[in-house]
Amino acid sequence: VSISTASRVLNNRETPVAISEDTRRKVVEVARAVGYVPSAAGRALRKGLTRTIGVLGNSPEIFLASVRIEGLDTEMMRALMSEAVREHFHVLLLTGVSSGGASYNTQIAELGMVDGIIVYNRDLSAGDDYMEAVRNAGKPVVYLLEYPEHGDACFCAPDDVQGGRLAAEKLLETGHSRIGFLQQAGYPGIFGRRRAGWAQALRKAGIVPEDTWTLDLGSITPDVWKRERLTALVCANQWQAHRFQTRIAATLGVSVPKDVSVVPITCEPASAPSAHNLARVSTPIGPMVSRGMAMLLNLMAETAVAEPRCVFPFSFEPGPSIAPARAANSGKAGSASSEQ
Amino acid sequence: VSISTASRVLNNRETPVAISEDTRRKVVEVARAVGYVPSAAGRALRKGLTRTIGVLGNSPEIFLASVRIEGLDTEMMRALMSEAVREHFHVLLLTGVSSGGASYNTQIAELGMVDGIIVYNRDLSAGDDYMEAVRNAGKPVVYLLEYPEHGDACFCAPDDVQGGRLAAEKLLETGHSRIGFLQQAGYPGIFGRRRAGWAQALRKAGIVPEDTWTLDLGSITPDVWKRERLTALVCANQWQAHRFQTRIAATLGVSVPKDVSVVPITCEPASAPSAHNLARVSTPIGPMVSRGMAMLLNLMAETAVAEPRCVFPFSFEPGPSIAPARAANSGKAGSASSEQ
DNA sequence: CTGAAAGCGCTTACAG
DNA sequence: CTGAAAGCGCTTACAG
Repeated sequence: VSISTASRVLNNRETPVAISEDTRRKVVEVARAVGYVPSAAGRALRKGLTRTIGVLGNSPEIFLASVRIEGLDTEMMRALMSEAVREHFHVLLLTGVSSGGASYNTQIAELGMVDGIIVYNRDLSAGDDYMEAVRNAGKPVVYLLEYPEHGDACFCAPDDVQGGRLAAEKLLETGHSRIGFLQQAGYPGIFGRRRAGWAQALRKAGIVPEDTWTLDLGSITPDVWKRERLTALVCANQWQAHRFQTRIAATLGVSVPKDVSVVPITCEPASAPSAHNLARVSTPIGPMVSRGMAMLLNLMAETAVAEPRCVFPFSFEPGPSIAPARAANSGKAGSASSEQ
Repeated sequence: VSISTASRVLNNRETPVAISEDTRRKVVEVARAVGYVPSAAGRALRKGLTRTIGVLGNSPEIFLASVRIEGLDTEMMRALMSEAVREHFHVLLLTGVSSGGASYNTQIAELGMVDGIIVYNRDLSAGDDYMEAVRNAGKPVVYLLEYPEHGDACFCAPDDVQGGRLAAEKLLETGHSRIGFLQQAGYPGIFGRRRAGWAQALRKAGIVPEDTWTLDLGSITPDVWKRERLTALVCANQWQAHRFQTRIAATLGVSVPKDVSVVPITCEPASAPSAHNLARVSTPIGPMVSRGMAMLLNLMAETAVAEPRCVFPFSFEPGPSIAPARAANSGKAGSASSEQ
């Protein structure tokens, strides 16, 4: 019943030297009886490792910013936790709060609790001293959904530009030409890249993507709508498509897909409630998370990461939110009616 | 530039003795320059506290079981994180994995990392050695959504029975009498209590809640539906109501609310996509989480908890998924047509 | 097979 | 105002 023996038993991997079955059983019994829980602090201090990874989202209320993406975040957590459990890692939610100066040291204390960090869907374009601290902490980092500036960082992200292009192309194929882009404040990186893809596709088809064709979810008025005479919308994410279809269309006096076709670019699962009745341009979040976790594990093990910069393509899922453009509204009535 | 001085500066709360501004500035500068991150392990070991709370959900893929409740989980995390950030606490996701025996010690190691535990939506009826370990760990615990067996435990939960009653009463008031209960495998506690409330209300109205009126989301067939001639459904949660309305109704050849009224009992926010077009019996998760966190903070500070067993009532939100029962289907045609 | 000892990085009374 | 020292609970070479 000595202290070193107890430790050896409770960590029960094969020790260099054997331990008598008798002692082992006794120790385990007592440990359970007294409800012994090993001190993570002691262990971590000794080993220099916590077996914990941190998840840093886009806001203190982790991955819960103003733009609603519940399905996405849930799916990402599902994937992350299943990887973590499999690898016997703990997961700490990083608050990502940083007000600099006075309490800086306490703000970043959470970084001292983890062996590696997943940065998820965080806007990397803005100046951000918390991200600065993350980079300076000298711990392995993998980015998900966003593209880090500095060249040697590992990341997994969807090909947003290709996604935007694909969404617009599908609408063009269906005979639409006045195709808008619906977005929302927040996520300038992701939404910006998807918008760039939309603009590329339109230009390639000889159509000028007017600035006034980019609409904001919060400020579409019937006036604006009437003026632009759009017959289709590429949506920067699924929430916007869902809101448009279920609420905004009615306030504009139009219906989907009869008067306007709608297609979001999204990483949410098709089973999410907000995916209901939508055609989609999608790539699932799960594989990105799995790949990212594999990268992080490699980095933590100081193994080489085979392909440190992974880009996942989007693909098209047909659905009832797209219909051929009607002759009256379409600039290319001929090709429109030949479709369908 | 000595080690104790550095520590004093970086923890920058007022020390019993003062520190020269010069030294202070120098230390802070160097710390930032070298990207110093304090070792959480060292600090925790010394202080015996981690300033971390653990969240234990219903499955390893934390709060992400087979029954889809994304909106709820997201809302709960939003509330929890905002409390945690305000109180400068870290949040660790507990995996809640326990296969007993061999690796028991490593399984519950995560409990050694936290000062207190929130148990969220976990089925407490089954034998569960992980929960056993949680109780034996001697750390403060607060339960959310479920009712712990042992009398001295703190919890915040909705009044499920009252919610079930309220949902059924509203349908009765609208002239329905053949009112079913739609549920799903999983969460026997919550769904069972809500179902008990539904049954109470029906009995009080002189209607026998037939066992065959309890339907499972996964196995409603047109045959079953036709046989029971239900005109309304109380749903054990919002996902079931959403699925029924958006998918299952069509396969049964009925429409909501013309042929069947639907009302879920839920803690999800009304803005969740799955709430679209539903009347609801609801109570928001946010206040329960805030109250629960306050309890946990009290327990950790060894302050008395004023009201350790909080029950939150449901209330009714009208919506387009309820319509008066039609004379043909209703057993109480008279009262039905006198409504509305 | 088992135990005594060192040391991980911190904080904080205590001594200068 | 600043520094030297003890000790939090572990793990692991090392000695019996």
